[in-house]
Amino acid sequence: MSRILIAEDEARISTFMEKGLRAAGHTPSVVADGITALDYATSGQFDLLILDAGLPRLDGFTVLGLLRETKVRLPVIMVTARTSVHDTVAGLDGGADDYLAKPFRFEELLARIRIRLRNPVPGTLDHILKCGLLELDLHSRNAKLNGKEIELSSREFALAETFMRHPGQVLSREQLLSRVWGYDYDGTSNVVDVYVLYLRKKLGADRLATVRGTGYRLVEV
Amino acid sequence: MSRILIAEDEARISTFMEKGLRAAGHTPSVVADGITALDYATSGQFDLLILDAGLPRLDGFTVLGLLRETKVRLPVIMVTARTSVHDTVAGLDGGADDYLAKPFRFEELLARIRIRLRNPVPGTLDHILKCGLLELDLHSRNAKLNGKEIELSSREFALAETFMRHPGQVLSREQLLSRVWGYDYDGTSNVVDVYVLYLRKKLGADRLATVRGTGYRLVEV
DNA sequence: GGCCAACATGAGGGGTTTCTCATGAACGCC
DNA sequence: GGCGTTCATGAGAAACCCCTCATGTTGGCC
Repeated sequence: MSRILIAEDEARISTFMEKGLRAAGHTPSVVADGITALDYATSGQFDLLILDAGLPRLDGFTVLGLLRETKVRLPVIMVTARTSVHDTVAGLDGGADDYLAKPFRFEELLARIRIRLRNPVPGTLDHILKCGLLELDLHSRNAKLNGKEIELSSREFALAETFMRHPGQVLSREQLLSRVWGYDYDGTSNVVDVYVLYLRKKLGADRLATVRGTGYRLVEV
Repeated sequence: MSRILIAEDEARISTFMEKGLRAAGHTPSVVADGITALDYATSGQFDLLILDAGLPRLDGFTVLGLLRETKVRLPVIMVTARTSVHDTVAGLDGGADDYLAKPFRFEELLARIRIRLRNPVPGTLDHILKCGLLELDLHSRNAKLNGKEIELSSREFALAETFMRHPGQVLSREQLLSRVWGYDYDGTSNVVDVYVLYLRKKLGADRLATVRGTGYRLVEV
């Protein structure tokens, strides 16, 4: 059914899980330390990760943090022997999709796996673009500069979005005209210049650098 | 932050939750039986439901089942005093997004709420809303009717989005004013009527049904 | 049918957005 | 420094958006 990575160092538990998951129709693999876990998890070979908090070499929370940093959106179920509230909260806020305290009933693990697989990959951050202090929310269509909301018209937003999708890269007027305005060719208009001006007024002049003779470039400030 | 419905019959617990959630910046409401819970949950007024399993009049599992039958995709966190595996599994497979056994730490509830609100509507391509032949892309901000693109102004889009998030459900003028316009109270304006008219012109008149004396409703056509 | 309340809709004002044009400022090359 | 090219920017026209108001239409109740 699904390829599941088990990161667990206690052989007694990992063997138990492996057998159980296989019996439930999944395809489990076991790793016993954090570094290997991270390596396997980023391989793209798995649909879900069951992650023990107390792994050797690299603990579960760190693995989770690194995983989320690399934007790998694999569903993760944290498992821990510690029952402290702190750990639970840390695990969940660290990007885990679910949490289970040892000892747990196998049926419950299976049920939680079913949910995580049922709700595909939560698209958490894929609709937010960031560059330096600037932040664009593609859903709500508003921009934030240093945490403060900025009003952008829809054209301004589209232009900003194009820049944000290629931070640091020089974009020519033709490229921008084509992407933001859909013009296939129009050598005469200076709309781009004007809208760059508008954005500079709203986002700060130094955020968009002019590259003379070539175009404009978003600077990370 | 978020409007949260607490369905819990033990006053001691519901009061505790209510205060805690309010302190955490949410806007909680409490109901004490299953029938009221179902009623409130389908009103479209809430972002998340905390559902006790042992409610009077209609137990939590039944409420959950009925809720999912009506395609209301509200995130649900089941809470139960019973610790039997059977209940957990039933809750999760019944469509709950998460599960918490009493007694629980409040911090953990908060963390689980954060996740459920963070991963918006599970199970969908979370940026595309569909209802019948109508389709809304929240990223590109355009609408499609029977595959053909339709131009919507931003206000029209916001209104359409609100309807699409509660298909089939009657939304009052007050609800729409509050969600789309952010007006907290204004009995005089008829903007809603006007914008419903605009949408009808663009999306087809029969797509938005009038419910006399109550409001409007999106019809699946 | 007659009446009232609720809803539908056309007209239009005020504001914003979008774009063009004209002119001023800056840059780089000689 | 001088000069042409490139970029910046203010002014303003046209289109559009958003909302209000006034009036027409419909539905339900007696």
